[in-house]
Amino acid sequence: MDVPLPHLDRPFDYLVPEALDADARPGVRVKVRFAGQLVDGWLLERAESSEHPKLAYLEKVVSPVPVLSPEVARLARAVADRYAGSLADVLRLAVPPRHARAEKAVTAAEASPSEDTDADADADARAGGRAEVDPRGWRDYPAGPALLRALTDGRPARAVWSALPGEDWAERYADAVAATVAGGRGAVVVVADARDLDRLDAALTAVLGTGRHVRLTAADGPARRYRAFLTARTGEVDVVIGTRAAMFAPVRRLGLVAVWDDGDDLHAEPRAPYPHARDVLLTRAQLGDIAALVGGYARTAEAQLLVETGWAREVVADRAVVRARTPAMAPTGDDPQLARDPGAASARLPSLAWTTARDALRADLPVLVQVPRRGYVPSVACADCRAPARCPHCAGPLALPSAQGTPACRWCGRVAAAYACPECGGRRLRASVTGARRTAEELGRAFPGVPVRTSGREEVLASVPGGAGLVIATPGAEPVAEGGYGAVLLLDSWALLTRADLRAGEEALRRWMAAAALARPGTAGGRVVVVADGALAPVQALLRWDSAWFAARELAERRELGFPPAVRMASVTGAAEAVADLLAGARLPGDAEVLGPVPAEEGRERMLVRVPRSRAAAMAEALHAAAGQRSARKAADPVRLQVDPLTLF
DNA sequence: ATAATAACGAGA
DNA sequence: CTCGTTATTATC
Repeated sequence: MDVPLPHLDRPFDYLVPEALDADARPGVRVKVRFAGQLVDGWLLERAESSEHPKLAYLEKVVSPVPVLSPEVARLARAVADRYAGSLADVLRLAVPPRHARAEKAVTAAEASPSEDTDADADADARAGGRAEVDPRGWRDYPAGPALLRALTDGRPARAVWSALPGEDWAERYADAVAATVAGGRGAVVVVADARDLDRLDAALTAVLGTGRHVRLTAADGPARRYRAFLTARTGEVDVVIGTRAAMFAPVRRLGLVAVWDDGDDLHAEPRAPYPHARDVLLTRAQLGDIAALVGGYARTAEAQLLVETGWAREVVADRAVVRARTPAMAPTGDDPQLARDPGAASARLPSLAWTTARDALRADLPVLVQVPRRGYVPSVACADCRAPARCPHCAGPLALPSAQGTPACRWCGRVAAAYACPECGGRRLRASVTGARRTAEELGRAFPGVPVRTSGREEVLASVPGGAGLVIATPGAEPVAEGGYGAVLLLDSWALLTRADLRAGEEALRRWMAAAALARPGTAGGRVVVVADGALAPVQALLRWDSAWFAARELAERRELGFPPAVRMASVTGAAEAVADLLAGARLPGDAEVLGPVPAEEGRERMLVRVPRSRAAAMAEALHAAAGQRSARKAADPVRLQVDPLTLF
């Protein structure tokens, strides 16, 4: 029943009229009369009899296409249960809105040929016609070739992959998909954004050719999205790639689910019940004896947990290989040479960053500069004369960690406690924004005659040519450089590390590694400069290219503090009375802790519920039931339930 | 929204 | 004790 009320989150029985008997198959959308009005619903299964005394008739079958596959129906129920949500909410995410014209086009084209290709694929698989797939770059990882063999053999291997710097991850994912397809099974691959999707698409086309896979992403618009969904549902293709909209894609004989860069917060669905692509895919793997691949340059604490519990095996390169591939890395913070280096002063860059960039440009190599996202952390200016506030020490831009915080330098991290404006002597500061464009101008002036490109929110570059040039990019928008960058400067460490967030360190490392991975290896002249204190753990992990070490450290710390993923948490957000009401009615497991309240946006408050992982299901059930009680008595003010919320504070 | 069902209180 | 009215609750 497609109603969002938690207390109606269960199946209802209806009689099927003679006329609808043929079309009323499991998985079709239907309309039924419910409480006097017509509502949308899903036909989950046909049954001979019902417990219910007086049944109404099914009103209508919206379309005879059974868009909800049994596998996805089961998955959706499991996801709803995990996230304390309703099946209807999950199905809204899992099955895109119907587009009649797209449906007509696909079903017409589909009329006969699909059955043949299925038969062929099955025959291939049965005949043992499983062409071994060349492991190519997977040979750099000792467990890599075995992973591909497992995929071809149809075994449910589970891997957490830490990609080497410079790795063509899209090509590796294409190999993994090809190995799965060679074994007669299908695959679902989820990436964070359109740029990653384009890259994966190209790599898959190179390996599988055209017509074997389909892109599924909300950005393509309703018609194309529904069309892609149907191509997968009808079995015309058995490989689906996409952004998180693809995590529920129906794929026949699914053999592999994969996610790239699972630390990217775009993988978290912003609509109820807020499922995370990684966890949906892992649930899917768990339910169906399906292989799973979780990969990234950096490893999340969640992925580390999979490794430590033995659920998945890690696929990592030997240290010798890591050393050979890693660019030369150096931290720089304290910088006594700055004042005596006129070039550096003009660019307002720490001198190590400046000389590293200069050397790369002289060697006719491109330089990548990672700067904070515009508006991400506002820098500050004098409240009186509007002159930008500069660090008295290194002339870097100052920024305010919060409205009342002490300003600190974004480049060297020094706190400027007693700031006085050098122009007018003013002591009050106001927030302003220095974005990528401004940084680009400043750097362009420091290196005259060098082409400067920017890649950020408005325009994201996929790649840049190999010669000397400056590329200013915000995190996540770094273009790939032909042949790799000669130098990568990471200037946003202040903005990343001072965030009041559980994942600040992990997120900083993830972004740095994503940028550093685009540099040439040290042996080929690639250098990375991170403007941060080299003693900090995320900086250490970057310098050693060892995110597994950092993830283990992070997970240990979260165990200590009782934070996810070591425990399961849920947040309950809403008006104070509503939150209290819901929690009072929830029969939480005995060992549940209720924390809070913490103030949330405008007049609402937030409580956190914490349980050991073994009680996760019980907690979700209790919260869902309590929400049901509230909705049943039509409690007015809404309460938002979020299991594993992305941010805790 | 609306119909059933339970709960309640007044009058016979 | 019964009937009519009103709160409650389930909704095939």
